[in-house]
Amino acid sequence: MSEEEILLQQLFEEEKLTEKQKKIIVAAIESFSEKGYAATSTNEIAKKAGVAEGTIFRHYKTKKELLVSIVAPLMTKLIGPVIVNDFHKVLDRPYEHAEDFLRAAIEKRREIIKKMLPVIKIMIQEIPFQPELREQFLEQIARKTFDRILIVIKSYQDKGQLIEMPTLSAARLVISTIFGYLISRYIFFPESEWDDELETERTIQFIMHGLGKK
Amino acid sequence: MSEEEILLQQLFEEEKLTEKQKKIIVAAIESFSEKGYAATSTNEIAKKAGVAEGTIFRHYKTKKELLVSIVAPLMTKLIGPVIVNDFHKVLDRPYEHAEDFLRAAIEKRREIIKKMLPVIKIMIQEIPFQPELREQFLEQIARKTFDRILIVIKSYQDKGQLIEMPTLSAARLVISTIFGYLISRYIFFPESEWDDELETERTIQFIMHGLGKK
DNA sequence: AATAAAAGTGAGTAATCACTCACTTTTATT
DNA sequence: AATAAAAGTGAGTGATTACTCACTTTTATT
Repeated sequence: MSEEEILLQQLFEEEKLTEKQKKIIVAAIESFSEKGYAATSTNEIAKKAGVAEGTIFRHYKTKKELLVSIVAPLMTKLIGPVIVNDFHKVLDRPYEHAEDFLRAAIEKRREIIKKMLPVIKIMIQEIPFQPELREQFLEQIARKTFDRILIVIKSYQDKGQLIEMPTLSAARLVISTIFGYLISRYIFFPESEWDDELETERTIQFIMHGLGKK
Repeated sequence: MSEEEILLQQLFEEEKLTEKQKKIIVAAIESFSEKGYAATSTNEIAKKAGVAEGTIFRHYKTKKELLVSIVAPLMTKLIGPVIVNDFHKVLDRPYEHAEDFLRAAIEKRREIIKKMLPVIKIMIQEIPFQPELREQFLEQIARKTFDRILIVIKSYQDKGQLIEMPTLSAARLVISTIFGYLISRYIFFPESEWDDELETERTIQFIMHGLGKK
């Protein structure tokens, strides 16, 4: 199975898509992520997909509906691990040390981003301009991620593993550090050589102990 | 002087602009940052500025030239403090403690972002799609900022104030943390209530000592 | 095999796009 | 005050835009 087919299957698991519809989605993802949503014409998508322009509008009422049909499932997919993995593993069978939680959390996100990079780029680009996507992101992703991290941090604070900084600020700092790493790694400097295991450990070390000399 | 006039003067210091040209720039900044560059029409800019559409093209050959004429001066402005302030103050009359350097660096960036927010939004949005802007950003901003931070970190490592993590990784982590804070503060959750002084101190504390209990 | 429903087509459409140009008005130069 | 240059105008341009629709082809249902 090709890379595109894997991405499609990941995103549209149970949805029934015709062959031409799949080609439209693949073409749209490629063009949207390279040129941006507004700068991509439906004509261009149709040509790249090898279908008639009318076929696009047979499946999607508008160009925006095509965009949303691609980005919305991504967000659903993104929030999955937050609810399932982090929650249960930490609270039911918790990682004993905060370090182990961080390591698992970073690895999981790295894996997702690696697979879904073009769609994630589209999401990041269009969230500021599409209220529909913006709302779904804030309510579904940002809020829930934040809430989970709050709970997890509180639990490690109670265990005495973390300092007593307000959980809200601590959460912000942890999230900034992790996503700062992943965004540097995959968006800003994907061309640089990265020793992922090493950088992950340094990121964890930084979160736990900072840069100051003991 | 109105907010817009201050921003204009900051960005276009010595450049001679006619009154109508100023109105075009103000209108363009507003529309580009709200709807995005590609989704903004020159007709719309002209109407908002209260000028004829032809007037835009009297001053700018193309719509893209208008975009670049707004974002390029911002980048020049952004790199200023990196060369002047940080370099001289740290190396000639250095801040004795890394904390003091961080505090000054964060405050300076916060001040700039506060003033230039809409233009910064346009820059962030368009860098991925405009090779001209992308190159200027990587060469002028990213690279020089990184180089300076490397030097500064090295100097504090030599003073024994920082642990011996490779400066490259340390620089990445410091930059992620600072800009993670500023992006959360001004881009993601500008509506939330922020105690800026407190959050700045917590950010510094986090960089220096992490979250782990001593 | 007959029928209906769904998928696919591509020429066509009105609206909008960035940009031009002949012309007028304002400003600077002598 | 005369002249030239610069700034401003707005109707007009061909190209492109998202989207439609009457029609054909493919697939599913009986």
